[in-house]
Amino acid sequence: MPDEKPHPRIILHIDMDYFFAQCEEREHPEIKGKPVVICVYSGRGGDSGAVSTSNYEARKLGVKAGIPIYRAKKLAPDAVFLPVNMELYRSISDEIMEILKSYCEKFEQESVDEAFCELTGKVSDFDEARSLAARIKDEIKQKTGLTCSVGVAPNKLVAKVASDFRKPDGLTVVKPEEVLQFLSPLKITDLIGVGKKTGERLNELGVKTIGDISKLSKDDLIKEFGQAKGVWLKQASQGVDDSQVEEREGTDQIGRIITLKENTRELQVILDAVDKLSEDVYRKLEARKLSFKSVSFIAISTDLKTRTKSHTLGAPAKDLDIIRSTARELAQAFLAENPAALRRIGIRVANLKEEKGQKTLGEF
DNA sequence: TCTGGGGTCCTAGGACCC
DNA sequence: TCTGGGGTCCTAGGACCC
Repeated sequence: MPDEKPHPRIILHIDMDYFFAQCEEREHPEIKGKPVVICVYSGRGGDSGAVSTSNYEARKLGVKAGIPIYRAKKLAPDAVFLPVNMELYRSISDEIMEILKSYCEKFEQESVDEAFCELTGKVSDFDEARSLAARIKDEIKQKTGLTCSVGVAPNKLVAKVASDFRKPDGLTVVKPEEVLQFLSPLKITDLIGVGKKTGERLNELGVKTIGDISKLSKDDLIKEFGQAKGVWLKQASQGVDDSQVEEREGTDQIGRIITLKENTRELQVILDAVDKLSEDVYRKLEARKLSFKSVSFIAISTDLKTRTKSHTLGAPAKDLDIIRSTARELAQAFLAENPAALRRIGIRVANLKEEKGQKTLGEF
């Protein structure tokens, strides 16, 4: 037998701390130390809209992602309120991801402020991985001025839970032999993939912690949650996850959604909005040189229920005209079938492909 | 003037083809 | 004469995430 047995996978997950708010602090040093609240204004006037994220000073006052802006103002009247500035966050994100890529064997960006790194071939054990993680954090801090929280573990699932474990500016390493004791006392919603609904159903079964899930039999979990989710829950609760770190290639869908000035089901108002949304979606597609094959109209009624209506074309298309006319037809058909007034509407295209006939430089 | 906007992944039923 | 079953695509909806 070979005496060198391969060591387990070593995966790093990085999560930027209160990212949007931290970016704003970097751009406007004078606001540092004050509560900072990043807002998505709905356009209905005044403080209509929701909080996207906030820094820790604001969180201490109870201002968290998702709450209405007017409530945030009541909780933190002296806070700095800023609208989301996505371009800024994207450009800072790019700087960070470049640094990260240089360190890892495989790289997977998960969102504007999160990523996975495979370190398996770069380090020989978890102690070395810890030093490397610390170095990565330092370099990001040096070059971009921002702090992040990092988790290192034998798989993506546990690495992600670990990066969330100590924040901000945290570094949590979970070795293979520590996985079970690390997970078992945590609450079930700390498990990525267990949200409100699944959490409530698990609570009804008397389950409070991740350890409690692992005590249920696989068969019972399948009975309650179906085959796929049941099996996943059992494995996840034991820290088992075989999913690979994979470079993502392109996106699956591109959409844009807005809140209407007022609730309505008036055809002309909705068609005007559809036209505008179609143009926005078209611009995003064009920028990425993508074609699409299906178009969806998304409607959110005043009770906040989401409904969709989709159409798939016979062949991929790339023209604004096709997005607009398909979306218009879907919107009209939707209104004919649904009596509710609408609060928000959106357009989405999917089945995206690189546009043909557009050679990239690499192909010459 | 309660409750934003961008995504991913999964499921289920029906159409259609072989 | 009776009527199977597998595969794939499409539509709609739901859960979840940042």
